[in-house]
Amino acid sequence: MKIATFNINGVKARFETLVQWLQDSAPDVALLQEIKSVDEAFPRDEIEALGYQVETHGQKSFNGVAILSKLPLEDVVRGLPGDDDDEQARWIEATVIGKTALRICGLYLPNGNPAPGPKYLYKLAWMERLHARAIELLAAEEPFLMAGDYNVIPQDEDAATPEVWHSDALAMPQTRQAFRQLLNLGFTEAFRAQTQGPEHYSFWDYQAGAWQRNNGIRIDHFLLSPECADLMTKCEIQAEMRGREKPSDHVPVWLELDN
DNA sequence: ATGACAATCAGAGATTGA
Repeated sequence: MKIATFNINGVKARFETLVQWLQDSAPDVALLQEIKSVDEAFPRDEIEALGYQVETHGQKSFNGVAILSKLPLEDVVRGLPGDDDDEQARWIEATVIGKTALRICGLYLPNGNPAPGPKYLYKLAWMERLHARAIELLAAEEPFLMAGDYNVIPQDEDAATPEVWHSDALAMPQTRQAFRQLLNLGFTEAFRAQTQGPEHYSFWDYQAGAWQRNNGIRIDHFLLSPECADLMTKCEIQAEMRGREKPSDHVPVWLELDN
């Protein structure tokens, strides 16, 4: 099974790119972030016509996540549990019904800048809720994964210019600590389980020729439960997408499971 | 020190992103 996570930076602006990518790369499951669309405005019919079940959790203008799947999806949960007052659409869960059931969570973790400040506090609080939800899901001791735009640069090697990010919400010590605390529950960070070393990025800013200079950061991740990690055969970043026409500033990250 | 770039909503320019 081929699963991809992709922050598309607006489904309206990225529609042609998205359709082309689905046709070319044919993920079995695609987790999308920043659809920037309400559910009613998502191009559901067009995506369904490509053979996908479509489950969205959208909002107006910002954020918004979706799961597209060629296999049936069940038990969809919209919104990260733990705060009924949180109106930002950043979390969606579903169970993919294949040979064996796989619980999949798509997430768009808050950016948190400027830090310190209320937006950073929201990021840290969101990560605490993510930690709590992860404990609940791990308790099932079944294959499950959480993937998406974490807005976390885990280590200095995950940025082309690490010193620039040390006081940024994506890489501050508290951010990295919260991410480690998540990993320490028993997750495998799929990409680093397969590939070491610098110059592996999933985001390049639109500004200042960041792509041409390969001035990127790696912030889109797959976290796998132990039972899911056992099934992993491959994890790769589809960097070439950043060089296409009308690219998102993020590129897809792929996970292949032997399931 | 600032802006560079893109998307959204709205219908100009502010806001958000990372």
